[in-house]
Amino acid sequence: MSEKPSKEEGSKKEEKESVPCPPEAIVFDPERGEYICSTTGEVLEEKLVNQGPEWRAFTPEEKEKRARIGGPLSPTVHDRGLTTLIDWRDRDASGKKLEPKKRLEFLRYRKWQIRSRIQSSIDRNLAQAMNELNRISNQLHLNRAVREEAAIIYRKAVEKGLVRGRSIESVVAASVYVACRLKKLPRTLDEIAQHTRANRKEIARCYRLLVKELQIKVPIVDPIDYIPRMGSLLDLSGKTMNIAAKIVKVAKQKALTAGKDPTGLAAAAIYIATLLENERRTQKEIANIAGVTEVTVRNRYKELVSELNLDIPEEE
DNA sequence: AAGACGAAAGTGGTTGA
DNA sequence: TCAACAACTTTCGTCTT
Repeated sequence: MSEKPSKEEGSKKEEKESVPCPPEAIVFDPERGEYICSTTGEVLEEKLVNQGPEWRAFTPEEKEKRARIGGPLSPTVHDRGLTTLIDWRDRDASGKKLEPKKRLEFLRYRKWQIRSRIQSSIDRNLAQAMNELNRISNQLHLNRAVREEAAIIYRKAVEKGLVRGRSIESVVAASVYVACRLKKLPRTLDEIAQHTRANRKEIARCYRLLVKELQIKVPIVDPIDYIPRMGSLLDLSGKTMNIAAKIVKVAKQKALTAGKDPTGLAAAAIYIATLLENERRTQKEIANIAGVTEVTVRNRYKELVSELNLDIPEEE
């Protein structure tokens, strides 16, 4: 029955997969960790980890010089990835037994290492927190830049003693939230709360605390920042996303955005864009992705259409 | 049968005294 | 600390495709 797929269908599929973005148009945005089509603005692939070397090397000698010894420094490991281990075996590098005097010396070193690494309560806290951070980041598919930002924020919080009396989890979650917003890859509080034992309220409280105590200036969320992510989750074309972004921009100029939930606004703009581009998605689909209800999408949609004098084409 | 629309009552968070 | 308030949600009935 389904033995003969029509030719149209076959070519349509190809169109959808290869035509919208020629390979030479793909650019990598290292700050966001996303591959983006430079003609349509479509996000092709996010959640990438930067695998390149830390330094650029132009000549072979330089490359040699700049080769890394040990792992890369990373704030997402509690001791920043700097580990020097003193072996428990009483032998030197060539495997010979150490003289008794040396042995005692190394015994002392080991003791100090344990003291300095583990016994410090800050380090113990960080070790646990970085575990948690890595877990959350993986589940949210956050790129490395965001992770490291979150790690830095958390570290500062610990050093200021802000974690005392609060759960590590909630402070980590709040750090992640802040980092996402700073890096313009916003995730909603709900999204983050979903992967944590702490509830949204707790995280929100910690978030406010972090902002206040660490004097972080968090830019207000721009609905536009949500569009690429929501758009790719809805499998929209880059063109449609661009239109949605334009709608948001105009709406901002007309001061329609104040006090409105940015996710709802982004959702409505996307909904309108799908109508204009005949790439229809239901209100429900969009509302689900955006984490708001259909009603909110509808309300924003109605406002935008009337205030911006948009013509929604009738169904043909 | 599913989607779109709108009214009405309920909820959680912010603000200002 | 409390009440007022705006925005958003829930729920439900009706109309359209």
